Amino acid sequence: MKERFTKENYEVNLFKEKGFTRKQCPKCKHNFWTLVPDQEDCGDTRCSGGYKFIDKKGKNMDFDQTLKSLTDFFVKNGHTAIKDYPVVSRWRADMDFTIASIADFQPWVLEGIIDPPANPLIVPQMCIRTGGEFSDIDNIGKTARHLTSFVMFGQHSFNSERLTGGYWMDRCLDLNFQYLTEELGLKPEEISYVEGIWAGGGNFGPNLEAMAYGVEVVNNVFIEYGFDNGNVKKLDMQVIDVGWGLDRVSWFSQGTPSIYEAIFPKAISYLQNENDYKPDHELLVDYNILAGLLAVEEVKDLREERKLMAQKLGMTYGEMLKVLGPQEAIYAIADHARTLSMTIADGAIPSNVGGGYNLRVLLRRIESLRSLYNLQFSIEKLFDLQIDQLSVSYPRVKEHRDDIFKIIDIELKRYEETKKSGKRLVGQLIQKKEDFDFKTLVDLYQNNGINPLMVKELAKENNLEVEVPDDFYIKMEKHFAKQKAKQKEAKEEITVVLDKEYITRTLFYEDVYQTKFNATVESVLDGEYLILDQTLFYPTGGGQIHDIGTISANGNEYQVVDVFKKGSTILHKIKEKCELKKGQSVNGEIDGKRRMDIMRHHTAVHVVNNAARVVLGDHVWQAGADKTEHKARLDITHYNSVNFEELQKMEYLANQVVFENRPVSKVDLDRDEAERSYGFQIYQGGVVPGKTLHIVSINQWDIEACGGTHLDQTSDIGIIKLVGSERIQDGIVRLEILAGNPALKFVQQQENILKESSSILSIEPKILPKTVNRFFKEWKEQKKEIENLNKRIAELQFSPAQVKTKKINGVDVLVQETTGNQKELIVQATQAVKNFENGISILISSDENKVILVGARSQKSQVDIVSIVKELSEIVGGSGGGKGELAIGGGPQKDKLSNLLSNIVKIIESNVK
RNA sequence: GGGCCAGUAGAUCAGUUGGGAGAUCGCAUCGCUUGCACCGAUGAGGCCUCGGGUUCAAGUCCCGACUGGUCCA
Repeated sequence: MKERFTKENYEVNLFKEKGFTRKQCPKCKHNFWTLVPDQEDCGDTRCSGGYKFIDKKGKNMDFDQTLKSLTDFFVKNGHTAIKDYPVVSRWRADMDFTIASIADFQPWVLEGIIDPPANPLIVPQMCIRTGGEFSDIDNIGKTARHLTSFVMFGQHSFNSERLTGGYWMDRCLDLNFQYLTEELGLKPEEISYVEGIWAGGGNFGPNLEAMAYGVEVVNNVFIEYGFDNGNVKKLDMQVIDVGWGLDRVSWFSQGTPSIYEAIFPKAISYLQNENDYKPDHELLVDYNILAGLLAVEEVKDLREERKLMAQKLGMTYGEMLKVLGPQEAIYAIADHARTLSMTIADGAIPSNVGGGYNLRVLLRRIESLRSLYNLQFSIEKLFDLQIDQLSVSYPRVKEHRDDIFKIIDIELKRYEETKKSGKRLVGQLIQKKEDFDFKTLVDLYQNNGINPLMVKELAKENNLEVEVPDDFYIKMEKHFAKQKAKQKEAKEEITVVLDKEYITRTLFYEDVYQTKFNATVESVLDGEYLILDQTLFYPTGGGQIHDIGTISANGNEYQVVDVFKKGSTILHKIKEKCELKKGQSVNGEIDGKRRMDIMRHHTAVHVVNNAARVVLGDHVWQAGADKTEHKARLDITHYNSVNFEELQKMEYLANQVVFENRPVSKVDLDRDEAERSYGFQIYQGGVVPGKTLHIVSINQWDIEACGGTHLDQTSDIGIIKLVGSERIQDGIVRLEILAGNPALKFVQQQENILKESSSILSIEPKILPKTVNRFFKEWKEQKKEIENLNKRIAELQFSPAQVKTKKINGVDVLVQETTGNQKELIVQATQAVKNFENGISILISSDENKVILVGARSQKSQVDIVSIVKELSEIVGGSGGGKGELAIGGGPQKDKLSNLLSNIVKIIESNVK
């Protein structure tokens, strides 16, 4: 691929006009452009020997000033500034967090399905990267430059046949150069541009990285090509993707030792002051310059490289960790607090799955770093500082301050609990003198969340040395890799190939209560997929199930069994093949009653969604939903399970909204306008593609962008029943909702259960709980009493006077048919045998299904009672067993009982010697 | 999204190859001691999470559900 791009691909006007020369870097072999003809290396960090901007003040812009500077510059140069998207990327199923500014426009804008909100545009996109190829969480704080949350200030220009107004490489580089020199104050000769090839998501294109003072300031990416059946082809939409690392630019302009002091200085100095930690400035500068050279992307284990660093600093590795370890921890702690604030503000919740898990890890790292270096600070103060800092440019963060604190608090408590139970577990293992071998350590970590370091520490408190392998995590990963390798089943999808795109008019938005319509056949595919010019049939989408019904023509009636959408074409699947032809006019009728039930459920979901927000808090977001004619399901984000009381509160509120008969308005709004007026809150069910949005709003209650069909007023819902909640994972609760007829049916069924239960007891349903409680109590008491009585009866029945025995070979033998279950027989048999010095007792009983046998022997007796009982049991088709003094058995063949009784003496005789 | 672990007395947990439900703390009563995690004795307190299945017999084995914990992508 390298040969694909030649000099001509990179030689923009800027280079020609200003007289840049093209050279090749002897170190990395990349070509680069410079105004200094005798410059040798390309200027990249590794090639030029490290950061040169540290401790050197430039424009000295803090985070917010940098944002303003970039915004002003690009707006002045014809860009439209748009609002950034939430960091929780609800509109994309393939990722949890927004990881780049371009992600805002994937997939729909880049695929040409919808237009970008403006062109060209800029967007200060807060991004979250908590792992993967970009940065290992463990390295945050060690490299001077990595963050788990950062602003990618996107500068984007879109170019396609339809989209004009954008620009391409020439203007992009002009602007780039202009910003770097005029706004950032760099001298032209200080800048070099390195040629590269960017590739991602199956696309690629040339890129030019701007280098200055030994650092990549910004990368200009031109997404130009893609693949088509393995062949390279020019994309229909070519996009400029320049992601200005806002945090990095700010750092660059300030020259602070690391990026962390540049963008959240208050949090850093708070943590330092609180711990009286004052690192030597010179040392910190030297250290971070070296840290900048760490190639985290290439080496997984940094230890070796960091040992070299220590050497260069003139200290041992141990010394370096001691002196600078706390600083690294402070950097990381501040970074993590910032990311947690941002993500929780946008609706994320720490969890055991998905992106939420990364948040859990971040918070737990804050705590473990705290204890590792024995740092003193208050979580509240730390988060307050970060929230304030972020809120200057991202004011929504402080609006969620209470949510953030609440969620952090709960999560910390949970961690405390885990640690506590971990302590107990390790304590138990120590008591049991278990070996802390590799497997035990893995189990403790994977099942109980106790990492090996915690085990080591706890063991130490008990004067026990635990060996933790250096490569524990790597070893564990390998171990883990062996176990998995399960394949997912491929989902079967309906594959209908459209000959062209049809635009089906959607009548179901125009009057949702209409059930009949006329239409003209546009096309019939495979004889069973019908495309009409217009339809009332709602296609499956937005969590709402499709309509069913009939389509008739020429006296023939066809059943519509499935309706789905492909692009803007709606396809009706007919039950059997039909004879319909293009141009023919047809009459359609949907199942109106069913549609009504579906709409009741759908509108009810919107009502409940806000009821949940009111009852549980503003952190509640929709995390999925499903609506059919029978029931609806709403998944919401929440940090706890929902208890019955909360559920009833929601149900009450939701039904008030029904009773108040609030109007439900449905309008098509321009996407930008909708976002501007209502915010991203409208994307409860995920972002809906399209330039215009169908906005469904329940008067003063709930506003969502939603493609489904909705009632005109809330009273049409009839009644809403919340019939259950379930915590489907940490941070997500599923609510089961019934509306209209199904709700009524449910209530009636509940009543039936009450009636039936109380009629068994011949009481009023009202006193059912009281009565059941009484019965339960009595049942327990009586169970106890029966047990006691049984004991007493056994004592009496088998008192010395009552017992009739036989002597067989000098052993007292008692054989008796009696009554009772196995448990009772055990009591009786043991009681009976108390009469003997050397004797056995065998009791036989039976219930409706089987024969029960229990045998016991006195303590001093040597008789093998187990084999006697076993042998006897076999006669009735069963088996038996026991231990020592007690044997239990039986069998299902009751008709063999007499057989057993007639053989019993013989069998005992043969076993008693 | 994929795993893993756990659910037994108010709390923390034992419970062997399937065969009489236990310990410690807490609680109650009594004794000793006039007070603080003292000591002794006695006792109460269990749908062994729930529903199926296997078995003569299930806390224990199998399947499913529910609840909680935890790890990884």
